[in-house]
Amino acid sequence: MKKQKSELTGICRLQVQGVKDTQDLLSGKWKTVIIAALYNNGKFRFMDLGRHIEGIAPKVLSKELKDLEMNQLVKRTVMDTMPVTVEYELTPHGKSLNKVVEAMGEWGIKYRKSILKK
Amino acid sequence: MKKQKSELTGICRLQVQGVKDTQDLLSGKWKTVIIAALYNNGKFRFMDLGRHIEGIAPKVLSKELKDLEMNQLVKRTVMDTMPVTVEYELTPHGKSLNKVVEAMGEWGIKYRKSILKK
DNA sequence: GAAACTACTTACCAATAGGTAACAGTTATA
DNA sequence: TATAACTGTTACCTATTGGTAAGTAGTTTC
Repeated sequence: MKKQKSELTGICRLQVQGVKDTQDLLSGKWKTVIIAALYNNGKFRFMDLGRHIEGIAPKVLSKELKDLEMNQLVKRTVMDTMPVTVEYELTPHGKSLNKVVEAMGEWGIKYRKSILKK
Repeated sequence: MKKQKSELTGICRLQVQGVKDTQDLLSGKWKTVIIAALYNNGKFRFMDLGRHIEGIAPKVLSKELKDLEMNQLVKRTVMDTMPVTVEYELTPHGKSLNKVVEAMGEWGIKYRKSILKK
């Protein structure tokens, strides 16, 4: 599409850009769900997280966690236990997504209720 | 992954499920951005929306708008003008995503600032 | 010594998302 | 008359996403 004048104010553009940035970081089917699970639980080991999020394959979980770690939203800690366990938790940066998680969670719950009514 | 006991409370599960539901409805690269643009602007004609959202192709915009319309988040109105123009706007249901849009926008703005500092 | 649990990885495959470019049908404008 | 603007559609292609199934490697339990 050709560029042309836009009547939007700078503040609006900023918010739209913000949404886009957030969206890009949380791309894919699972990242927000993983973050929500960690947000609720604090910590999770790999397998527990995988069991908690129904339908996710280890390969996918592993890849998503790596992405989130790369963007410093999730911290990975290898525990000094036998056998080795690994803990995943949100970084402060990841925790700062609380409003996003809460808003999405709340909206989804209401949405589901409104569907069931019909 | 095999199912096993989960120690999470029902409320947590509910929130995670809510996030998942919302995520599924807003899947893809563009839906949240489109909603944010409509949320800020109120109404948009097809081309204006396409021009406002940098990088989106008409085909993709068309498809995303249809998806959103199908889920009753966006309303499409053909105007009685010559040549025909079409207006897109959020439905009340779409507007109820305000907290999600605001949280994502705000977080993205902060995120961008924190990147620039480094 | 075999099975099971930990945390993944690897190979393979299919569906989808998303992009480009061109075109269609209508109407107004120069 | 031809050009441009409106709202899309169509054909085509590629990269990514996400899924299955199996395997790897270390440790512990039966």
